[in-house]
Amino acid sequence: MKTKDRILKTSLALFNEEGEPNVSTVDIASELEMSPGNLYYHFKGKEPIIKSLYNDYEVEMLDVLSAPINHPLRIDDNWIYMYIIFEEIYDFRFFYYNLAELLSRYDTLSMRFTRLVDAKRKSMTAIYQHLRDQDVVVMSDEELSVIADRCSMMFTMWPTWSRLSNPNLTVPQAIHNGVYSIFSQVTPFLSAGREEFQELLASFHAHMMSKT
Amino acid sequence: MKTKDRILKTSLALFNEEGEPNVSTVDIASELEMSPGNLYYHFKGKEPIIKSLYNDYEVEMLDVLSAPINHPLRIDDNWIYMYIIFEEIYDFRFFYYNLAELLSRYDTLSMRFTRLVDAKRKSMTAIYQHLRDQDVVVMSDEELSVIADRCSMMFTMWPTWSRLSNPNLTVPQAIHNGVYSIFSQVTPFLSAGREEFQELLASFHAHMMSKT
DNA sequence: GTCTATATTAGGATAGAC
DNA sequence: GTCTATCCTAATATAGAC
Repeated sequence: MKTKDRILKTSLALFNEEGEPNVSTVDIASELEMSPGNLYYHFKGKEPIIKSLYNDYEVEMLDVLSAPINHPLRIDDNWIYMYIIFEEIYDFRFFYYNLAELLSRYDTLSMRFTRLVDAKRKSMTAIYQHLRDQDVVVMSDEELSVIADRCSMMFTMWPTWSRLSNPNLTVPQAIHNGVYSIFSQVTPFLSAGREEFQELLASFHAHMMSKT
Repeated sequence: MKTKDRILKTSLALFNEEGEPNVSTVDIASELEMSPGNLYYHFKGKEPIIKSLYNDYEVEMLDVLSAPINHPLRIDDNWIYMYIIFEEIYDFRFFYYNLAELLSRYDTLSMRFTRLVDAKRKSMTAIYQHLRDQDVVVMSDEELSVIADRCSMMFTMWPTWSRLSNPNLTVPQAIHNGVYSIFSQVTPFLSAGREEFQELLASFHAHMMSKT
């Protein structure tokens, strides 16, 4: 692996593990058993490293979100789809743990991040619209928009919230809880079988949790 | 006002305005037109200042939450109640903008903060239970618990989320949006008049927003 | 209580040899 | 590309005069 890539990889791991503010350029270099001078040869500091990591994140997330989906009605397909979105988020979770700080420090990222949040909202809107078209749920346009907003909030805030309220979960467990949280918003709008669906969802959730 | 209090007051204002990581002891001292040495006479650094501010927050929030409420069914009474909770949160919003960082840096605060989040969840549970007792809403225990969880998440994550998605709102506007967001979760569970309620809620929200 | 002056440290950053 | 050595700066912190 190229040195540049090794630096990015190690930085990401340290940021996720220790929190970005607690990791200095020296920490990164010494984790790689490399001199700080050498690190500075490849990146002029933390800023370009973080920006480069953000580029990776953006590319991968746009890729995930733009993947052609035929929005199935089956629980497990939708589950997987949201799981994958969260997985991408969790790969770069250091960013989410310090959102306000990082976005204000590197203000070009702010717009780009907002665009990604928006793309997630659109994706959720499409899923709910599909469910409505198939008469699986009954909801007004306003309700649908409120739900989609809440979904994008959950995607964005979940890592911080989850770590706060359940610090001991593994990453996959935290993600499954997030998916469940997002998914269970649909229950009250089901045209029929509300209780059965909720039970199905809960047991599916339990099943996924136990596997991780 | 005692110097100690002036320091606390100014620190809080600067933290909220600039973000805690961007404010140094020198910044605080110079804003107060006082020498850093003098500031250090009163507080040994940022850490005791932040802890002292947290004490204030905790006292006031417990006070708000333990106030005897008779959980009315009227929109405006519940609205005010949630508004007040948010107002307290917003008074110390610097804390919320950097939650993950601050709680890990001062780990004694972590437990205390969790306790407060818990108290908010309990308070929301009580409100929803009251609505259910009066047959205003129909929901299972599981649904009620999911909603209460979501409410406490919203209280906790709202400042960060709101600033991210709507950076130009005033604080009162951001709070009204938060209350609306929390409140509108009840709509799908209403036993009757779902549409009317949603409209009433929306117009009430619009009214409150316009006043600020 | 408040000041000035100064020490300490950590993190960010570069020059120059190899 | 990589190292060592060194510098700069901002932030924290303390000593001692007034």
